[in-house]
Amino acid sequence: MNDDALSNTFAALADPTRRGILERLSRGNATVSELAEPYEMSMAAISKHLKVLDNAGLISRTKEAQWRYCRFQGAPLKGANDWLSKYEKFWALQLYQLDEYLKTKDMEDG
Amino acid sequence: MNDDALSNTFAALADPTRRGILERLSRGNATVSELAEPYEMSMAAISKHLKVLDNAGLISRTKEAQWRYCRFQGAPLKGANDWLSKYEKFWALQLYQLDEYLKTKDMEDG
DNA sequence: TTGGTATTTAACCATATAGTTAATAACCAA
DNA sequence: TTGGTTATTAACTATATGGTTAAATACCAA
Repeated sequence: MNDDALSNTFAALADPTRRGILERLSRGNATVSELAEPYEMSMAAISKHLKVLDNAGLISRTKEAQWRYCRFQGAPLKGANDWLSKYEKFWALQLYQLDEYLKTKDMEDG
Repeated sequence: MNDDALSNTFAALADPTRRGILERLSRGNATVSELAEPYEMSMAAISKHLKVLDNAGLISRTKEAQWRYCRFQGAPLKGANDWLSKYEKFWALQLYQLDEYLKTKDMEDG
């Protein structure tokens, strides 16, 4: 497994269920049952997804009687965002891209 | 496999070798051998990584005699960046986070 | 046509991921 | 203490991932 933090973050985000869980948590803390409700999968499967998110540092969990409240922890997203930012020019501006494309093509061709 | 575009993008980024390859390509097009040079793994392994990047739309490849030139294609990163942007407030400002934390804590506690 | 260089594909292996059901744990309430 | 609710863990299955070596493909050059 790649256990560097950035790989961990991206891997955790590479699943629509986990992104959905984070989206839900961005609107407020929730128990595991509440998080599981929109999905047609077992609690056990959701529990595993939460473990992945927890290991990536994207959520924290607190115990309260028989409930586990999950909270969004956004810090690791900063690393992901910083990485993407380095390549902003490659996606941010269509015109810039076209310009760069023509320049590199020029260099290659002649 | 999750074959929605965003999952594909994040999964492709969840590997340090592939991020390294993109970093290299951000500085200019390169052949497979050139991309493989910094790594202590077989060409075959690099070839597989390139296939993953290609499937995610993050690179394109053109044939020129016996060489395959790879080019950075940043478009899919826009989707990843847009997704992260929605949660910017969760990582962008430490003070904002603390503020939000105290507010939600307030609501829970009383 | 023979051989060298560049790259991909095939076959294989070990491990990880994403799900299942069943068992277990932790807690509340009657 | 018995039972219900909440959640995790165990054991299992199927498939994906990331690597290997060896074979195949594609092209150039002598």
